[in-house]
Amino acid sequence: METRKPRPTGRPRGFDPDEALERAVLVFWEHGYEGASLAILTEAMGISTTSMYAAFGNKDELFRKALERYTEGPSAYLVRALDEPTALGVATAVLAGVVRTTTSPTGPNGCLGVQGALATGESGRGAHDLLVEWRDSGYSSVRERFERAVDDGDLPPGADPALLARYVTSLAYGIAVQAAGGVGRDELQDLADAALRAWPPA
Amino acid sequence: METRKPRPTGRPRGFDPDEALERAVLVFWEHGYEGASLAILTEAMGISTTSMYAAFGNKDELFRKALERYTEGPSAYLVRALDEPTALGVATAVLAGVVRTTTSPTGPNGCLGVQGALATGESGRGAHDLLVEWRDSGYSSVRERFERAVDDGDLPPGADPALLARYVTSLAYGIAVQAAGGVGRDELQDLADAALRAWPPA
DNA sequence: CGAGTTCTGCATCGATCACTACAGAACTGT
DNA sequence: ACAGTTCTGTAGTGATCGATGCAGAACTCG
Repeated sequence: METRKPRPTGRPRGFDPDEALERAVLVFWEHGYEGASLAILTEAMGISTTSMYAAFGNKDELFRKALERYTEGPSAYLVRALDEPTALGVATAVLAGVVRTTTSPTGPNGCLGVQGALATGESGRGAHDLLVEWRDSGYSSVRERFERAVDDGDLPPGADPALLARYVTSLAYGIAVQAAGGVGRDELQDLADAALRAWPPA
Repeated sequence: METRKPRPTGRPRGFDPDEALERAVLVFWEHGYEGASLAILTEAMGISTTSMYAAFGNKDELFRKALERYTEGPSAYLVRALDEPTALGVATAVLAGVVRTTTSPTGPNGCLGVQGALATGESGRGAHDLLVEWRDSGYSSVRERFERAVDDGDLPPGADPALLARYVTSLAYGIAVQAAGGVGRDELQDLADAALRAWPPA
């Protein structure tokens, strides 16, 4: 149970893998998988390519781990939003989280899960497919939450959870695209508010 | 006035620049600016790199011309939609056009203006900025159309044209992202229908 | 101390990147 | 036929891509 004494043999690491990974998240977030070269990645991480390969495997693995970190960090608003008591609360929290994260002054504009590898060449196919799964996972969790809302009577019996989830995720990804283009936070939040003023939309 | 007799001196071109450009559109559309290498571009265009540079300048210029062609071709639904008599008609036509184009069986999934260069490295900055302008131009034309709709009394006096345009474009870009991930045409069209069932949303 | 293990820095790998120099082919007008 | 012009194919350019080999540094254990 004593996690404070790993005591590994051999030369200890000269850097903090967690911090290096967070730097990598920012680079992938800003430049995308293909646009983030090993040179700028390792420079931002403060380590050599040798250390990066030893610690993370390769560029694909680094991206995969960066996406996990992104999901637990900047994108953690999603799982928190699912705990909202009502479907409208979930939708509101999701969109508010997207707006806040994609327009944060302390991070890159946009969403890593959208702009990280939306269209790529052959070398980026792994990252592309990974992000397709990531977005589909986000959609599915919202849809399942809305299914529960129908069961709970929170949403009317005729409501279509899949359609509603598609509505919320479409707005979310649309907001992310516009944020990537420099559209401001207030304007996007106004949009999110207006889009949910009539709920549910079907 | 006789445009049929250009009669240029020197060796004539061995390819059709229009057709080559359309092939380039498809490659940029599918792989994005950075993911579309000169090798696969010229292979798809059926010409050598020398001919490409002689005819189009460089990769940036080729992308710029490909985007123009895309705007006049697959994305021409936008300008047509602006001619619809009502704001709701405009919004409906825009979203229907996006759904159709981004899920066409005969072309790549998604939208070139979104996935062509959403996040790039240094070399893709030109393409990135160009697409930001392109999307902003699309937003602006919709907003101006909605301003006219307010003046015409088609939209209520209290309606916010900028907000409504942001709503439509966000849905459009969100649809494009989902289409890029393989979401089907029918599902996205259902979403578009539902999103416009309560109009205007504010 | 020395053996064993792991990490780091340097140099570099072949492949691919966007791009071009050059020579000859294919056309024009005279 | 000949000069002038333009396009095409070959064969590259230096730079950068992701990824490694290797020697030595830095640690633990005996």
